[in-house]
Amino acid sequence: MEVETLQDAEETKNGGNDFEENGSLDPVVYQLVRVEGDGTLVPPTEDEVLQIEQFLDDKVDLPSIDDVGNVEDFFTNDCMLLKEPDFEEGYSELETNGEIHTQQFDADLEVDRLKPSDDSLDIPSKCTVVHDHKPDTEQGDNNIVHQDNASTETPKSTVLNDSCSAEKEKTDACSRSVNNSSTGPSVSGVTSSVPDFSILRGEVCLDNLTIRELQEAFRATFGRETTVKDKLWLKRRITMGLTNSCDVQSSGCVVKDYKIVCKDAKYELPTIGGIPKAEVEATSLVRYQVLGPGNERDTPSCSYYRSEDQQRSSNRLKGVSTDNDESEGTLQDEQGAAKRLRKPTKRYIEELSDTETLDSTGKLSSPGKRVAHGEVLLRQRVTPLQEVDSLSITYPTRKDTFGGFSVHVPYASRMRRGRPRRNFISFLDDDPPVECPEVQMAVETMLGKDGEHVNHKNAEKKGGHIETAEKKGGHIETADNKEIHSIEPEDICRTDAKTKTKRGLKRKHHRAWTLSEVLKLVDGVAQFGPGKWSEIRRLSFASYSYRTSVDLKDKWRNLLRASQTQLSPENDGVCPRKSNPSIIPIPPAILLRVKELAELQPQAGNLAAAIKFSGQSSKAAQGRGSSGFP
DNA sequence: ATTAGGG
DNA sequence: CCCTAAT
Repeated sequence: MEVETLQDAEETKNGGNDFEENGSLDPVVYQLVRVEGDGTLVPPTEDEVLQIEQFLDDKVDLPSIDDVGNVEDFFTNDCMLLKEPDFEEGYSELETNGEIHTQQFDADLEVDRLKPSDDSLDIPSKCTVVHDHKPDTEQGDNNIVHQDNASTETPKSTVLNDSCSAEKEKTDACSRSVNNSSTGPSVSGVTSSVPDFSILRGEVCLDNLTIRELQEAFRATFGRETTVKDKLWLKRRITMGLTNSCDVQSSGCVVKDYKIVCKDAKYELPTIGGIPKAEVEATSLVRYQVLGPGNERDTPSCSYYRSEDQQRSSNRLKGVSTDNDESEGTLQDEQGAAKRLRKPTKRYIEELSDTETLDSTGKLSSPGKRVAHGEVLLRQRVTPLQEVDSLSITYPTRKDTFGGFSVHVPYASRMRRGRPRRNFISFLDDDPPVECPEVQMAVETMLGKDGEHVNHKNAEKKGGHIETAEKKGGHIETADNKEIHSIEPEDICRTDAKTKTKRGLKRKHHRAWTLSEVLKLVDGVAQFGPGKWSEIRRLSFASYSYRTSVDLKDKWRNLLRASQTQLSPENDGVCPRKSNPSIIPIPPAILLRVKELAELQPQAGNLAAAIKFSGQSSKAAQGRGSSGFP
């Protein structure tokens, strides 16, 4: 599969910084397409969209323009270009060992990339991000010419040698657009060539390689560039990559058939806060294209590698010291892979497919959303929650999303990785002024944390607000979908069908049940009986406009389950689920009540009577102070 | 419009 | 949470 992300148009005039500050600018727009064997572009499959989407969600940091290249880089790259012969030697030497196709660098590859075909690249998958203006023939030509010039125009080449600070790969040079003064330091610098995997074949004694070769090997191993000049680090890193092991000596390593045959020796690598010094500056170069046999984890590989870089770079920029450099990369890799490999739920797919149809109108993602910069992303709603009731259980929690489920987790830092509601596309397209998201957020923060004790009035008021806002939004959306876009029939049908309902397919915002809500529910059940959910909702949940009777019913069901599971077998108090410290179990006291009520119900058809005459439950219900009544 | 249940 | 059949 080959997925390419084409950049529609780069409208960035000045650096990427201002679109960082005001996300509405959308300086870079990506479109997902699939590159067929014959080089034609076709819309992506849902799966592909999904993958990319997921990636974008996870690694929101799109490269800012200034991340990519600067004048210095170009000089550097030119230098490297000139060093080619030097490198070529070792390269071909290794080549003989390997059975991978010879791959040419520079212009040839550039052409390959631009004109994808079932050619020499014996590579399972490749992902590229290309700028629309990139394929301009003149640029390609320029590149080639440029290269030629370089190789003939030798003057400086002889001077610049391995000792030269420029340790970048010549491929960089060629792929840079020459006339980039006009286009600005565009992201087109991301063009890349195929790593030379042959370097990794057979027995590789990293010790014998030059820095350059090491870098190449690095690229072949990890699919990304590095400018690190630290041989030791490179070797180690490569070995780690090849052997999938963190336990690698920093030198004396021989990798044979992807296994380490380490001799010995050990030094400390020059690092900055656990990070290889050299690598600190190495991350500015963003490479999108990653292809790779060596890359076991499939498809999203490209993104994932790139993101690794970015993540790390951003970490560094923020001065976040990474605890363990060695394993960091690998670990992150695995984690990233794990996350990304996770199979999407049916519903998620559906939602996405919906998005996809909208995407065909132009944009897949809005950088405004995707490009979440630290501050934005890290901002989390921390809501110290005070639960004061007869149970006197206090849990400082904050609302969070965990694996798709919102839960209250103990006060602890964790990034919120919510994905933008897919509606935001329509919002963007048609009705920017709609302030639903904000309103919702606001309300969420107010209500999400149990507005109960805090401010009933406010909560109520806000709640009302929400509803109107939502309805309004929904209206607008459906209308727009119908009238403005001429979307696929299916879509129209859907919206048509759902038109009556507010906002077509939008999923209700997940709201974790708070303790107090649970209590209210329990009380409500105690008083009105299970099944009287509309009643309970009306009376006990007047201030929680977002809890429908169905919600109550569902929650009750869950509570019942919990009470049975979590209570009866006496599970040592340990949550049946993996003792996830961030999930606060429902206090046994509540579960007990639930259980009582549950046992109580089936017998007594008339609940009110049951309550009245059941000493325990009445006591419990009253003890709680009839919290549910406004 | 509500409920009950399955997903 | 969502969806739907059954009330």
